[in-house]
Amino acid sequence: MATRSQRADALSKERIVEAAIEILDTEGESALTFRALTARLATGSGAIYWHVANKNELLAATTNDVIARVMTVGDAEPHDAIRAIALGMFDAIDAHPWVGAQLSREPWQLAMLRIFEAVGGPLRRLGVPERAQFNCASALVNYILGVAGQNAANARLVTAGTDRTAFLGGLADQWARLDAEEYPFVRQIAAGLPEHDDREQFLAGIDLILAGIDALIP
Amino acid sequence: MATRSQRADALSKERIVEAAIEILDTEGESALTFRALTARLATGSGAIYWHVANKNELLAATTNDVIARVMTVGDAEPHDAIRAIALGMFDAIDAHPWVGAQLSREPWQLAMLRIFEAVGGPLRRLGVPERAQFNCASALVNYILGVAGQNAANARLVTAGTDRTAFLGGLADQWARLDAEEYPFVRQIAAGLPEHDDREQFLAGIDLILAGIDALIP
DNA sequence: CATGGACTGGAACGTTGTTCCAACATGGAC
DNA sequence: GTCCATGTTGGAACAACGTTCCAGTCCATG
Repeated sequence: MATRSQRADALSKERIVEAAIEILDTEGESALTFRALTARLATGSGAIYWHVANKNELLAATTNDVIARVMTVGDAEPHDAIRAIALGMFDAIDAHPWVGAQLSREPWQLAMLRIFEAVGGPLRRLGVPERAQFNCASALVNYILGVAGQNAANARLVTAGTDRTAFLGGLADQWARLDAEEYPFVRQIAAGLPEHDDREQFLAGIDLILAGIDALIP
Repeated sequence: MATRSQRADALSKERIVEAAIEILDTEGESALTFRALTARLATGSGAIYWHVANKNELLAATTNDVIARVMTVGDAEPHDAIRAIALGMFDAIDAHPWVGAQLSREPWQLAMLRIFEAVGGPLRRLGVPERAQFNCASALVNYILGVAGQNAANARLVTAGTDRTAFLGGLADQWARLDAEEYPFVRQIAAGLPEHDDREQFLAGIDLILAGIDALIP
């Protein structure tokens, strides 16, 4: 009943996904084309399409691959467990910015369910009422995905231009020159932009939501 | 010194943006091509490129146009003001799902600054310490953008397939069939999926963050 | 050794964003 | 009234992309 053994040098979905991740990581989202893949794998597009339905499926597979490596649920105290998951996601997306873009493109894939599941356990252990668990998990996941998307977009802009601090400095200048009547808040924020830490700010948001969740516990 | 008067029938960036929004709303993101635009405006691509640098700028302009219409800051009580802004964003993205996708693609455009500004005012009035204002605004904006992105992606899936309830029902079935050991939380959630209200859940998330923010106020 | 299904490589197709340019319109200078 | 410089237009052309198609190659099995 087992499939007959394959060729020794056979291409496989795993090898294709692996090559795709390498291209995405080293050259960015726009560099992942079937032509680049055929070149790297020294094959033709037909061979790739034999293992993978289309580019969407390929991207979903790469995303799932990266997320699965990160989503390990520990048995830490619930708050810390959620922080660990969130930071794991943040770091994964920091290392592979294209994941952020992909997660907001095709939802309800395995990758997103993994995140939901990882967050759901600690929420239960925290004593959140069952009716509210879906809302709380959804808030956390949507916040994480929002940051993920922004980070992905930022990475696109920064690699395209110069280095990060110069980029932030330019942005701050630009904000500071906005109309004082119309954008007072943005101008105030601009001052602190260059030395602001994305990761720290991300965690502050998680803690904000966690504080809100705590208020729900009877 | 003023530019000499233009032709009476002149194309303009406004007319192009308007036509683009019409195409996006009625036929979806994938239908917005320069060829579709030239057909609708009865012109050539060169004429469009005279007014618009490229497709990215066109999309940024359409997004800014839609957001600007929504971002009116009232003088309501701060919590309600933030809820109003958030719901305005939600409804705008519900009506124009492509906006959600665009916001997570090209950040730091005018559209995002408008949202930051709209949220910043109420945060100040709420008495949030200045050091924490950036973090709070960022949490709210990122959450909103996360939901926006997911809604955009969902809209893509639902219009492609059947109606919404059937889609959610199918999704719930799929979730309920997941491995019981690996996905207990997702399976539990699946039961409530068909009758769940996106808008209500979105607002619940906003309230969660607002509750967390309240805890910061001295 | 022959067979047939698993698998491969590459040519080809249709569509996209973008560029380029010859032509047209218009209002001020003469 | 004529003419020209500038602003604007329409469409042909290009390169790159995702995808399809198919003739051919490989190899466990009969």
